[in-house]
Amino acid sequence: MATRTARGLETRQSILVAASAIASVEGLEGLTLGRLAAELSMSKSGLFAHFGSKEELQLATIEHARQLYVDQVILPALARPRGIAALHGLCDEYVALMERRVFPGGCFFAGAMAEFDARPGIVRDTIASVQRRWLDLLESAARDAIHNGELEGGIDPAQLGFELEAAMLSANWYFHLYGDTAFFTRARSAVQGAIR
Amino acid sequence: MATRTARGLETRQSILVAASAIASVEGLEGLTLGRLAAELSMSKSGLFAHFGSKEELQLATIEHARQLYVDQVILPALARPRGIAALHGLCDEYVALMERRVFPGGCFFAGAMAEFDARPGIVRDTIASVQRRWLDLLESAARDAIHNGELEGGIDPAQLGFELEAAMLSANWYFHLYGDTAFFTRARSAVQGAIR
DNA sequence: GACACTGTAGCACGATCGTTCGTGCTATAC
DNA sequence: GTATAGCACGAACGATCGTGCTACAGTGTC
Repeated sequence: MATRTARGLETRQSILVAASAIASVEGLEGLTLGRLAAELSMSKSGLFAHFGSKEELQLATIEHARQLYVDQVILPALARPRGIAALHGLCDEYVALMERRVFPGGCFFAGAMAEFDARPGIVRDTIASVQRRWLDLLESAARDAIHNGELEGGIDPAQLGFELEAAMLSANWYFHLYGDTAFFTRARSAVQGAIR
Repeated sequence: MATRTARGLETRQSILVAASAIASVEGLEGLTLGRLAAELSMSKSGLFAHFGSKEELQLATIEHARQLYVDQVILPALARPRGIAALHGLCDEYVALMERRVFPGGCFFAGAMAEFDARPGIVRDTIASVQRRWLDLLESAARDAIHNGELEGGIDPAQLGFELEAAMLSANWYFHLYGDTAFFTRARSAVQGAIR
């Protein structure tokens, strides 16, 4: 491509902020260039030029969202001591992010995974890779905790990671379906019950 | 509109079978009249006449899917003795339905809930009602089990229902995302671990 | 054999989709 | 002061969306 100007990068960034917000509600496919352009009061073609195709826009939006999770969930969690503290941190920070309603339509990757899990393509592969790393992160934190003797040795770290992720994911869906924050409490209880 | 003759009902039924299959992959919004008509080798307008609007088609598709779950999951499960047997039955039959790949894109209601959880409207309200009844069913089976003394009295049946649902829902996503049936085993392990 | 009714098809509509193209504006480089 | 490159715009493309309207074939009733 071409070397970018500060202004161009700024515009691109503001597009991605709006895009990830819209996509969390309408989905990555329901995210439309026209709707996005209207939201930002800019022309469809001017917006389009930043990405070259809708698929590229989707991929850029995914990367933007991933970075947000790294900054707001993973880094704070991994600042805690390795082991059960970090494991708790990952869950706490994730639920806290949902509670902060950073994405108006709920967890960006929960929505993306649900939308693309049965549809082949680069977008789906990208989402799969991000989710893979997230599950691996939970699993390795669980493994550290076992290694530290903070969890029973008989526990399967992958199974534990799956169950933690399951509780958090479902809290995301049901919170938005019913507008009931009690589901965050349910998720926290499930996490507490599983990590003991 | 109002279908009367046997032939009309038959056509309508075959439309709904195809519609629920497509919707499980592409979503209820991604389900398109043109695509559906092509799949069934009939005209868009002829198909359209059965429902009158896309929203009515979506609602009819939801009702069709709900009936399928009643027949293939709920009724078999509730044929077992009330209490822990029925509770296990609900989970087993549900996972078995997913394993049978009845819906090519995964659990119909998981997809529908994920798609509409943040979008107001009649479709979302209908899905919310179906999911509400499903959660209530799990909860009341858990309550029966506690009443029978098959589960510890200290257990919160609503919390248990949530955790069971969470494990099964997540198995659905991850199975389709990675094509890995091990996630069904994870779900079964989680259910076994939670009901004890 | 005429009739009413239901089910399906054909055709056209306005809107919106992603995408392309040509054209200016603006800020930096020479 | 002029050349250049990045950025954004408006207009238009063909395709497809959901939705009407009209015509006609099939079936059952008198």
